[in-house]
Amino acid sequence: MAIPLLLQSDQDAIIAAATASGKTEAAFLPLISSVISKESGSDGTGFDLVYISPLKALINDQFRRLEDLCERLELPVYPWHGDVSASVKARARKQRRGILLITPESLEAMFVLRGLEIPALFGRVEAVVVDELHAMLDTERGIHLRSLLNRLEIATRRRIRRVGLSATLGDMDLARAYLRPGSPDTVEVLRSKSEGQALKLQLRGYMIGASKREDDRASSDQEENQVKPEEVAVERAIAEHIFENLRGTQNLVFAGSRRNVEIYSDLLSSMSEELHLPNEFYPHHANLSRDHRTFVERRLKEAKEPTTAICTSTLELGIDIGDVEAVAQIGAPFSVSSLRQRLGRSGRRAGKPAVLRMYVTEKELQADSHPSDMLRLGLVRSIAMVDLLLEQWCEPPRPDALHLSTLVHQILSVIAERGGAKAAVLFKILCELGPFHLVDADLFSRVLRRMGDPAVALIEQSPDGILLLGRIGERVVEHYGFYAVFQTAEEYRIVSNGKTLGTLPVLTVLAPDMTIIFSGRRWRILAIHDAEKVIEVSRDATGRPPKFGGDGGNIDDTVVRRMRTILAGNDPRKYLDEKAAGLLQEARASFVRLGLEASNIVQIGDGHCLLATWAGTVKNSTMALTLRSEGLMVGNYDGLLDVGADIGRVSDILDQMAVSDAPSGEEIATEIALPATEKFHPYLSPDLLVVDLVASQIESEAIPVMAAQLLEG
DNA sequence: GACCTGCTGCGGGCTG
Repeated sequence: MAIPLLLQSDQDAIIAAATASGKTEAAFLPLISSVISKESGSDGTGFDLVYISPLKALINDQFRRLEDLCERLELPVYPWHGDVSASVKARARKQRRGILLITPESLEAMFVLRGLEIPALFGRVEAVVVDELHAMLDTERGIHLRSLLNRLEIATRRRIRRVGLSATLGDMDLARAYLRPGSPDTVEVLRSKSEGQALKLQLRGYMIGASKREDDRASSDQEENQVKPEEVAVERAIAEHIFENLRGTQNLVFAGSRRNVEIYSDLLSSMSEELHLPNEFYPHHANLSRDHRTFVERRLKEAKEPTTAICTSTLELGIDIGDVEAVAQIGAPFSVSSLRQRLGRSGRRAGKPAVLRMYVTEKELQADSHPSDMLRLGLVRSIAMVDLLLEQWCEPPRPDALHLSTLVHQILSVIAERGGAKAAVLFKILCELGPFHLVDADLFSRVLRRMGDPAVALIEQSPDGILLLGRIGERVVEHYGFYAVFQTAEEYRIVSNGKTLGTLPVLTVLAPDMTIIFSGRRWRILAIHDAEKVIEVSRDATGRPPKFGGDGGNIDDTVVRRMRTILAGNDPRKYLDEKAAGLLQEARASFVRLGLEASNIVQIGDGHCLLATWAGTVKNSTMALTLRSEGLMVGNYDGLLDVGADIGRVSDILDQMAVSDAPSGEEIATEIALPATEKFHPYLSPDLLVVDLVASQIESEAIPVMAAQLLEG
């Protein structure tokens, strides 16, 4: 399908096909043919093809494959990212032909450092290929890349064909609009139909026994990190099942958090040790050292010895680790698209099924259990995600954010590229033609004025009206940390005998003589060097997993709506084990007993009622904020709100909401402190920060409809 | 209530 399209037209395209099904070849074989059959000396200079990847590891993989492909064609292939040596980059710049494989950040660096060279480097590019398109849709990084693609066309004064590659795209229309914002209809979608692969699936339920202690409510950080025997018992049971069923082959276990990765890899390697068996369970997450991660990746790929990686989403995207026997998921996942991406790692060889093992834990019920526990939300969410996975659905991006942090970044970048720019030119490049089209002229000038405020000093205006980098702006742009638009936390290095094991964020309260689990082993802290940001450790027999921090994910509306359908129905799910099936029955019984079948507002005890919004995280928390602004206490669960008031009072408030205009997002947001989360947020004024956060995290226009729906039930 | 991703230029020391 790709050959006629790419050879005979200059149309944009999306190639959607499963992992390892040959997307790269489908795109590159026709594109390379088209390049080498082009008459030499065609207009312009520069690279012939550009490939953009969100991962360095993916560039290294593709470099090896394309180099083989292009060897006899005298078409050079150049990898270009932070780990590529300056000499290779210098050669690529001098030759400026062939195929360039680059990250968005390195492309950004080219604009900032060699703005004037851009037309000569990219003047005759035949096509830009964007890999892992789904990972770039509505994130700050995705907006960054869109801005760079747009600026590439402006700098070279020509349209450049765009080709997107992806395994998991939900809404194709949104993906097309991302790839070519002005005219999404012209983007051709090539979708592989070979999705009829067999799937073996089991979801196992586990019960955490009721705590024996009267009061086990955690109050301080220290206590929160306390090990609860009932939880440990369940973790051990899950680990035992994994040990018995996955040992002996290549597998991936997605544990849900870095802390869980540490817990389970410690449990699994201890079990190997107790039984005098060689260990084959290794942790893999972003805070572990490059050395260790490469070691695990190589063991998986070479498949000489059986290996199971206990991992986070580090092993989710397209890095080549070969085929795995089974994928395990501990706990409910956050999105169907990531579940699908994970599953794509298994069953890639012909005739072999994909295998997915899910492990979900729920708490044993007591007289005073909360409805959110009675409804078994984790289990029901897992089932909803599996349902939607089997229906080939996945989350669409949320396209209504303003991305002011990235806008600040791109304003600085365009000024650096051109050595100065007028406000009207910046507005045209970034907002009219670029991805910040939701920012109007008024908001744009507020952002510029803030950046030019002498206290902020990111930009300043010359007497002839040209905007230049200000005192602080120059410092920010000159630092090599400028090129990425996403935020990263400050971290300490964990060192044993001079060897770095990995890093830890500074959230954890640590002191000498404390013991920790890290990199799947146990350590005692010898010393903490604050100036060097180093924690020295040595091996020990005991230890606890550290806290890594993190922020919650947004669950999509469709997933939560499906959760209600599952609770209200009575059809069994064949893939549940006995325990999980029992938990589902319990959840459905609770749904009826609580009265949620007939009503969306139910009294659940003195001064408390439950609102069943059955809406995703953004709408649900918008409703929670709105109710808090009325002075109510509100607890937040999947599709549910626990409101600290009687049903009469809540109904009155909802009645009012249903007939009033939607509150403004700003009204709701001022009730609470919204944190600065993005990299350039600290440079925004408080009111601009609220405008940005409201656009991405609040959906106030949904409030009247939600209130009406709550009252309907 | 979670996870992940990226980075230039320069100087010192060493090898051939």
